[in-house]
Amino acid sequence: MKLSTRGRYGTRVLLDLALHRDEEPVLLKNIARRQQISLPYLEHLIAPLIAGGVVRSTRGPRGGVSLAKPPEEVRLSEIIQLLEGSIAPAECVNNPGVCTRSGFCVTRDVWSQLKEAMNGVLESTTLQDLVERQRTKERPKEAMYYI
Amino acid sequence: MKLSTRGRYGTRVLLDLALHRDEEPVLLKNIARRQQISLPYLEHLIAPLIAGGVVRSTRGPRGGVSLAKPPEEVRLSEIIQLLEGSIAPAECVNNPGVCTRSGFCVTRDVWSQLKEAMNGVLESTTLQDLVERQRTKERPKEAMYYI
DNA sequence: ATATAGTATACTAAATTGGTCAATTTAGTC
DNA sequence: GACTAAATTGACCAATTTAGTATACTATAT
Repeated sequence: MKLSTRGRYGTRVLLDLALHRDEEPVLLKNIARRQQISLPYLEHLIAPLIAGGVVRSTRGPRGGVSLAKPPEEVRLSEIIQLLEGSIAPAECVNNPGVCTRSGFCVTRDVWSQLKEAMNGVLESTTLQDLVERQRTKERPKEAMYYI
Repeated sequence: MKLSTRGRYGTRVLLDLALHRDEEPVLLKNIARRQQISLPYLEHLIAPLIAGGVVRSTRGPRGGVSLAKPPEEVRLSEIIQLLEGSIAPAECVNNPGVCTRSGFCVTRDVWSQLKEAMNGVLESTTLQDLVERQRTKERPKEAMYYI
């Protein structure tokens, strides 16, 4: 039940973008450096995000990539769907036809519940939520004084 | 985010065992036939379940495998743990040391939430729950008359 | 004894993952 | 209009994991 690097790196890439909206368009090179992802691999990760309408790109000198919509409107479910495909733990959850047992299989119901449980988390979290959590973490000392 | 066949088949194998407690010990051959899993592969799946104390085996003529405890005491979380290892979507969730970012990474927090969401489902479901759901599904017509 | 049934180990083919590299296209600048 | 910066695309590749198969071995009831 692991996410691949695509989903994990991709989410970090979009968070990086959301944190650097002031310097848009952002160079892939800079994202690669900050997120410790190789530039050629990052180029692969960004493609489906552009195709999916989450990221906009500008070519040529002074080009780079930008968020295509405000961070409050980008849900993690959308990112994971674009980079990993469906989150369903088994193929039969989305596509009952792949298994003759689907009609009466109770384990399939469990895999379906797992999908819904994960979906609840990913639907309810946006890039803006991550940005706010990140900013809170970056000021650990001040935050302490308020307690 | 897919489960492998190990977790999926293994859960079905244990449900099959729970449904056939009256004929224990159950022949691996019969489980393989009913669950449409090849016998040699089933032998691979059963080993960690025996080692983990969920299944007991009896060798020799009239041997077979049995549930080592009552179905109400076998949680799906235990089965998945034995067959797939940790359900955490990223290694860093269980083992922060694998990534230098763990201390301040908010995406790691999300993967952690995902793990907890899945764990909630798997901890709260036992083999006995599956047995009951299965028996309900097998009597679809009678069930309808009660509505 | 011997047949039955699980156990252990070794091997393999195919798919997935996690990349690299080179060529191409686009667009701003001099 | 030439030059250059930057993203885009597609081909390729090595390592790992998955999903098995095959074979030899061990334990036990009769």
